[in-house]
Amino acid sequence: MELRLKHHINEIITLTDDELNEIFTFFSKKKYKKHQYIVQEGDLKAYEHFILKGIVKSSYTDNEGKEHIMQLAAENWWFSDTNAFNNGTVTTMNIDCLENTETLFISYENKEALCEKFRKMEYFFRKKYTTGNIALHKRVLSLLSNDAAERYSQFLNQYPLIHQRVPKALVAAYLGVSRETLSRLSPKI
Amino acid sequence: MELRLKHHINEIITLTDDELNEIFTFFSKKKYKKHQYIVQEGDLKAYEHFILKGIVKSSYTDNEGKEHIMQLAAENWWFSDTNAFNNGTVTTMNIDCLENTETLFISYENKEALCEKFRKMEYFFRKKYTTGNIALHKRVLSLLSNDAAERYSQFLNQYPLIHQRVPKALVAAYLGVSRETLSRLSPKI
DNA sequence: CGCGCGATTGAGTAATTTCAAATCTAGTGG
DNA sequence: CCACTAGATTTGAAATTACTCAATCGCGCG
Repeated sequence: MELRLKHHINEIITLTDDELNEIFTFFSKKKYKKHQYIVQEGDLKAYEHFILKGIVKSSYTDNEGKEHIMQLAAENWWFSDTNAFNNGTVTTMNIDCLENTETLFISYENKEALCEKFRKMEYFFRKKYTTGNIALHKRVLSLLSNDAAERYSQFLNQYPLIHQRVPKALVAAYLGVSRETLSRLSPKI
Repeated sequence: MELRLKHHINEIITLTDDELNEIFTFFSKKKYKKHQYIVQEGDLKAYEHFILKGIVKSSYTDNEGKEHIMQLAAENWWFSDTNAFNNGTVTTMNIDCLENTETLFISYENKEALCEKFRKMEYFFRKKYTTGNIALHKRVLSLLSNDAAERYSQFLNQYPLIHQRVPKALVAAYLGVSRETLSRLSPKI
């Protein structure tokens, strides 16, 4: 049994080990090497992933070739190309590993079947999306309200561990700032 | 029975009229005048609202007194101070009416009770938060990837009706641009 | 008619970007 | 163990974008 996911789920709902064992059958597990793509733009099928180990970046490359980072996610985080996953469309994001990574992943069909069968899991995912919403709200407000220095400072407070494990150029892209600007900011913080 | 909410719910799940009638008992209805606050920073209790009629702006005022707009919402949209509503904390947003407005609103406790009693409603709200997430993802990416002109152009495509009903200064704040910049942009689009 | 709000325009300023070059660092093969 | 290289970070200077502040314009409503 995957203890990491078990504990993660147990933070929100309580399940018996039997239930958990059955729930795990809806997921698959896979290992990825550093630099390997988990999702690549144009993939026909998207999955939702839970990170057991490692760290990934989820990014979008605009038509000028500039990379913008939606998420930098490590252990216990969920990630997916949300739009493709939920609408069954082709992926538009790239998600690749910044370290060797291992995830549990689930298809849309399996997730729906899981929610159907285990009511508590429907509750669990509703709550997960709720907290995700709140986090995205904060990010939008931060992009609207704060200048580069403030955003960087908030990032350091909020995700100190991510900051340690990730090249600063990626943090810059996450914050919507050029790497040079971020570099000039560092001494002041 | 509130047809507008009925139709809104029916887009995602199917319910009998009896079920719908009971569901409506979890909500309350209220009318607000133009310029009236629905949520004001510091409110001790937050509710989730469904707009029957009218248009509201949900905004955050930073410590320099600048107003940043999280949402401009009209009929059939949900709004709340998401963080306060879901975490039971004091509100930090201001939400007020740009026109005379009427909403159905629900407390956190009632929403949870509603989801508990009607499994389909739990599904409904999970889906609602899913689409909300996707929309927020797009907004973050737009703030990261696009300059002021592109964001404005996207806004016009996406929310033409909102644009008609709302002062441009508010659209500017929604896009994270000064009103003057937006004004200088207009002729080019 | 005049008030007041919203929108526009102009000019100077601040923040951030871009491009280019220099510096630093960690990992690799000899 | 050291030299070497690729990647990451920093620094500099010019260019750009958007902002602020201030003044003006336009229009609907009492």
